[in-house]
Amino acid sequence: MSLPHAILTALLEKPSSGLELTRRFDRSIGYFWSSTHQQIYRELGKLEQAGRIRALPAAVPARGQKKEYEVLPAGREELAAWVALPEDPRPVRDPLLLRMRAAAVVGAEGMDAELRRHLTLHESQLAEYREIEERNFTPAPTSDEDRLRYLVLRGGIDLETFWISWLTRSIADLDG
Amino acid sequence: MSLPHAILTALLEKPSSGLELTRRFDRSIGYFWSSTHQQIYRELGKLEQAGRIRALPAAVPARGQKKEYEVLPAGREELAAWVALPEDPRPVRDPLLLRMRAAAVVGAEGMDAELRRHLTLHESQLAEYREIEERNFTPAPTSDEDRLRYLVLRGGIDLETFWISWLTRSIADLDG
DNA sequence: GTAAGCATGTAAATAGTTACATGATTGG
DNA sequence: CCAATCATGTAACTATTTACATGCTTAC
Repeated sequence: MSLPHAILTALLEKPSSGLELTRRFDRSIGYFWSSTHQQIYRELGKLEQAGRIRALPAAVPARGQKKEYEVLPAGREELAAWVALPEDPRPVRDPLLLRMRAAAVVGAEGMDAELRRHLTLHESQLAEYREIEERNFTPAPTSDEDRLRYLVLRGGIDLETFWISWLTRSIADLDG
Repeated sequence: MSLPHAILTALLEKPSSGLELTRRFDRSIGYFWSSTHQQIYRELGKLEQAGRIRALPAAVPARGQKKEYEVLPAGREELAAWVALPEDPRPVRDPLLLRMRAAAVVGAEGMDAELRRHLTLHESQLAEYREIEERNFTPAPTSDEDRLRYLVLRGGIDLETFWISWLTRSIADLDG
């Protein structure tokens, strides 16, 4: 049940319309909790009905018309409660690792090219994170808020670094 | 659409009943594609109906009776085709990183304890992987199949190592 | 006035989770 | 016989994805 909380977080950072949220999910928040516009619109509807957010008065409630939302106190409380809740790490579900394991049984035809392809994808994702780091967290942040945000970004950087080094090792290993 | 392929892989490694598969998903295959027995039974039914697997003749088709499955040629072909197919990495969806980002907005109450809790979880998962490494891949494997399986396990080891180092850094950073 | 793109949505299908139901086997 | 455990399954719900529908705004 993380999507509503991802949306609340994004809206607290800045009130937005559905499409703006979708854009931001493609960039920042979505790096750690991805979503599509369909899911977002549906969830916005539910959150509004539950009294956690509301449409800004200016907005005309018509189709095709932009509609901006802001978080209500109940929404902020809900989010704070969720943050304090313990939650175990999700079990891993990774198609590439699974395919490699399947390849051990039916043959690794094409694996090498696929690993190289993933390598470039992860390299470009890492470059994107590095740019954000340069732009927003250099020099190192001092406020508590920004230190937390920087740690999240470090998570992304370290995760991509893990993939790059694992892929590099695997490619070398299969070549040899 | 990875679950059926995870099941085909597991059944090729060793024909099994639904419950045996469930057990194996709790240990080996499930480290990279987790699942529950409900999903597994449902998927076994579909795979059987699609002619990719079949129940071993010995099995009585009654409730409460053990029913073993083996993979048919069509199932092996299906799996080989899937392995050769390109598939992009999944977008990340991690509740802990998301909660940390939310904490930047509503306050990091309780974050420290939660990070420490995750640290011990990841440490124990790493220890489990290390045991498997010791047991099955020491000395280093020489066959192609086992080299692939070892790379998959290395993926798990490196992933846990990433989490441990990120969590350790984050805990230190929030303390300071 | 019409095409391109902005903006919000609906519908249907698939995937995954949670809770419960039912029968078989074995040890006391 | 009764409890525990093995074993298979159903039902209902929630989450996610994919495909499509509709109205508005702006630039030509």
